[in-house]
Amino acid sequence: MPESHYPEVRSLHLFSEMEDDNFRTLMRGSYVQNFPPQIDLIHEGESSDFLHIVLSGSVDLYAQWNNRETSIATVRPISTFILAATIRDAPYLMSARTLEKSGVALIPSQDVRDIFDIDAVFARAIVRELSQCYRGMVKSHKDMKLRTSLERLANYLLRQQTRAGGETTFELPTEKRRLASFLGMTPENLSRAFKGLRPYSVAVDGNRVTIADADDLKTLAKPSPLIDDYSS
Amino acid sequence: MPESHYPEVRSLHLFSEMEDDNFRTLMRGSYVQNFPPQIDLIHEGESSDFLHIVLSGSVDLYAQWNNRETSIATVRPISTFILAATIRDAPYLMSARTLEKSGVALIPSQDVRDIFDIDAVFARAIVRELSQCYRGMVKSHKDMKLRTSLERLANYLLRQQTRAGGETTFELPTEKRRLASFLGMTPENLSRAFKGLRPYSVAVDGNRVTIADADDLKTLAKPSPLIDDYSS
DNA sequence: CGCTATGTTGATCCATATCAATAAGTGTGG
DNA sequence: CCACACTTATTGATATGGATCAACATAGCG
Repeated sequence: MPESHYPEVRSLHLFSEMEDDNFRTLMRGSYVQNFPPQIDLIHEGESSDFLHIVLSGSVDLYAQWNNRETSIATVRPISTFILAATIRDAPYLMSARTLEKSGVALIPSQDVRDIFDIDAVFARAIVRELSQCYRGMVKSHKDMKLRTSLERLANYLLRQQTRAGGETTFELPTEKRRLASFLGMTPENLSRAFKGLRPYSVAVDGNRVTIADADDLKTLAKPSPLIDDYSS
Repeated sequence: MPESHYPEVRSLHLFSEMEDDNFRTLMRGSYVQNFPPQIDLIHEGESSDFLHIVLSGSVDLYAQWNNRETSIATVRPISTFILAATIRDAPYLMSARTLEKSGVALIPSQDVRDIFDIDAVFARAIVRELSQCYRGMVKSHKDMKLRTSLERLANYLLRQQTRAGGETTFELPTEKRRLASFLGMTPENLSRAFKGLRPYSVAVDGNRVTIADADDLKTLAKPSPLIDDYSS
């Protein structure tokens, strides 16, 4: 990997505190690649040869079974994905594809496991990262099992609004087709769900969403820190 | 904790390789308690003061939102739960209650974090455990989003059969009410789902399930190692 | 021996999926 | 730059999986 990328990777929680020697060892064996949109980076079932880091663009994590497909998460810069598979040296459970033109760093899984074994600081950082991923997954699972699709959409919009700095109007970061899959519904149903939120002050125009009265929407959404908080 | 319990805790992957001094430090500050059935051990939202280990009996992990409740996992001896919350010093995302008379070891979370910081072997064991939990959660999520309730039940039964050593007839380990919640359906719907599996050689009598022809059931269930394998 | 919780079955309702048609973008090549 | 093809979004009509409500049976349990 060219040294020009070192600082941005180094800035990740995962790498920020580790020994410089070990960091450089990791970087030396790795490389950066640029991909066009809609490229499959990995596919579920394959063995995990590289830890991936999204440097620019965005990546969709999805899974398939019996000819059905569902989007599970979107990875945005700067973050890693498939850390768990790398650590366990186990097959990927999810596939990954670029959503747009994206830059991805690839670190050989074996190097990660090696450095993990000799750098306690790095190991601890991995634990923090993994526990975060785990908790995120638990939250998604609760969201899915405890809420109707309308409630999931309402809470999703409130989270996006927060991510956009609390602005009344903001842009959806994904195409609706994929959002529907992420929320566990069909595109048709998502269209209708948006209409179902109109009485709660939600207006949609293309990718532009306006929440005129967030408190009103919250009476329906009932957001909970134990499901909807990204941090913690 | 009485020393008589040390060996069984020590036998957990999580503790088996760590420094003996550190293990004894952890054990010294912890204690074992016996609980009757249906006792709430922890509740979501509380701060994580103890890492819990189920020594006997079984514990249900569940979550609530807006007056709804769903069962997320069952913890059986000998395993830990709420490890991620302990590590991050964050609020529990799930509640836990005993399903039957159960023995539970409680290790102060602060001790776990302290030993985690000084014992690299322990830290590595935690990573392995956490990544396992994470992958388990991903599998549950895929199960939920990609399958109908009938398919989830079919695959659940096949997994239970495997757990029971492949016997044609085996016992359901939980009451049907809770199984329904775990599988994301109502008890009424579970009853009907069992009947829906009769054409696939499944017979139910109370808690006793018979799968006369597993291959037949598999034509419906289409089990996948990327969803249904407990290990890996 | 009742009492209460659990499980089953039936009738009905509702949320969501599916199918179909159309409209609106988006990109490609002439 | 426009015409065409192709994908995405929306809307309507309908089907269906699953929830809800109600009645009843059954099984633990005090």
